[in-house]
Amino acid sequence: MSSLRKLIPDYLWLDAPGAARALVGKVLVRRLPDGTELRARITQTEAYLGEADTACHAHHGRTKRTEVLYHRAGTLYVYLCYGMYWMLNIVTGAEEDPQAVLIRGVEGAEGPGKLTKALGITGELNGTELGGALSIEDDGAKPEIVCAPRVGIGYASEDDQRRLWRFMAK
DNA sequence: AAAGTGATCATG
DNA sequence: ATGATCACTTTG
Repeated sequence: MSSLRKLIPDYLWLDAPGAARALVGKVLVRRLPDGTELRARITQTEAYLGEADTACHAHHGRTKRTEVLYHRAGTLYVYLCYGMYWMLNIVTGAEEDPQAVLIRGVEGAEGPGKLTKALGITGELNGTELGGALSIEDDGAKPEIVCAPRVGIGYASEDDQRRLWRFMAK
């Protein structure tokens, strides 16, 4: 068992909806440059499933921005939205298949822009992998999960807008 | 309801 | 080079 396996949980190789469901209830561990650790349990996630998903940034193919989505599961995809808010995603699924899970909320910071601010996550982490500045811990919590449509994807096809790919702790 | 904010990508 | 478009949040 390589050390990589400890850092990158098996469920991240699932397709994004399965990985997104598994990530709810896990604990995000942020190690700051000065060594301090911040912890927060994930409460809400969303799945973005490859080039066929019109809501996924990789829908228009590989570009400089979407490049990291094609990398290995466990890679971080962090980008700036609306000029102000960093969005944290974790790449999932098979390598070369551009899928990711958006972390939409953690306990104490509900909202994708708020949690990155609370945990000090910026574009510097884009393209890095779990196990460094950011890790995932499983403390055994098994929250009850509810599904809902994804948020903020009015540009996607109606079919894709309807998919229940948002997962949250009840 | 609408502003605030800047990278990114498709145009030309 | 310019312009549209944002996986949002806060304020009124």
